[in-house]
Amino acid sequence: MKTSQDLIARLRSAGGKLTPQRLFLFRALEHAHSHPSAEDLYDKVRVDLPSLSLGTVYKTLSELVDLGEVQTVETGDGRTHYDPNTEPHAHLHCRRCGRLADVSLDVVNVVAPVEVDGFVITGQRVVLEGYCRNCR
Amino acid sequence: MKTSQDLIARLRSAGGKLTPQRLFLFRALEHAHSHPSAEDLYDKVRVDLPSLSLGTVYKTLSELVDLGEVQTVETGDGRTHYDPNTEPHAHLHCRRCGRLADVSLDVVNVVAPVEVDGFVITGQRVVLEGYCRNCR
DNA sequence: GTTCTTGCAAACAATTTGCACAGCC
DNA sequence: GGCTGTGCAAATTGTTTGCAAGAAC
Repeated sequence: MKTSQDLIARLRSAGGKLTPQRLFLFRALEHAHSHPSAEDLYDKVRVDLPSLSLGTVYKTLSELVDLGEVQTVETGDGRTHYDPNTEPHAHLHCRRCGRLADVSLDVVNVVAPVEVDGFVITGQRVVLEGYCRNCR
Repeated sequence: MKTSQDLIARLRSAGGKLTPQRLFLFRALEHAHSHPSAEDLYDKVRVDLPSLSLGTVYKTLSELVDLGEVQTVETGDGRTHYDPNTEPHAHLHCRRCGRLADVSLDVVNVVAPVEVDGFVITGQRVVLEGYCRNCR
């Protein structure tokens, strides 16, 4: 899990400026155990920094993704969720309440349906990112 | 991989009607080795059935997903891709050209970066679908 | 004939973009 | 002071929805 200090260091090394908006966003991400959407973070930070705009949230998140400091998670609910945990891992996604939880990759190879810690797995959505033979 | 016959049978058993639009879409899906988006399928079928509307494509795909005959794949490119292969498996996604390919789940547990069949894996996006303790 | 499906167009929602102004370094 | 980042609002894009007309059974 990336700390806000990690994010600040990486931002600086990439030549970026540390603004209050970014600092608050980094802290919000650091303490996010759920996997917040852009709007979740916007709401969270606006409590302390009411002038924050949603556009800035999107721009900051997109930078962190480009820097490899944050991972995106798609659940099919129409919005993108952001995960400051960049270690290889999987996500449990509840089709009913939408909750997202981290889980070890070990779980992926078992044949569904199976139960993990009370969670009934009915399917998997796995995308390995990288570069194909022509593009690398 | 589901054949168009499978899809027709499933549609009937669910009380649906077999229209030309659906038949053409089923066939297009059956022969899709790539993982088409709604618009890809729309373009493909319109060659034979020019009156087809994009709304119908979305409605049909959404039904097939509900029936469990088709799986969705999110790549982060902003559109949803559809996969008639409902066996547990993973996808290789090229970050540069966007191409999607099926691959065995065995690959998931290896630690990135690793090379599979010429494809360099730099990260993974894994979501296990199901129901949490409270919702099942 | 009844019911489900289609096509069309408008509505929606998440995200992106352009630009003038503000604020970090 | 230069140059990047911010806020705002408009634009964009993929997808959904509502409804009258059409087709399957």
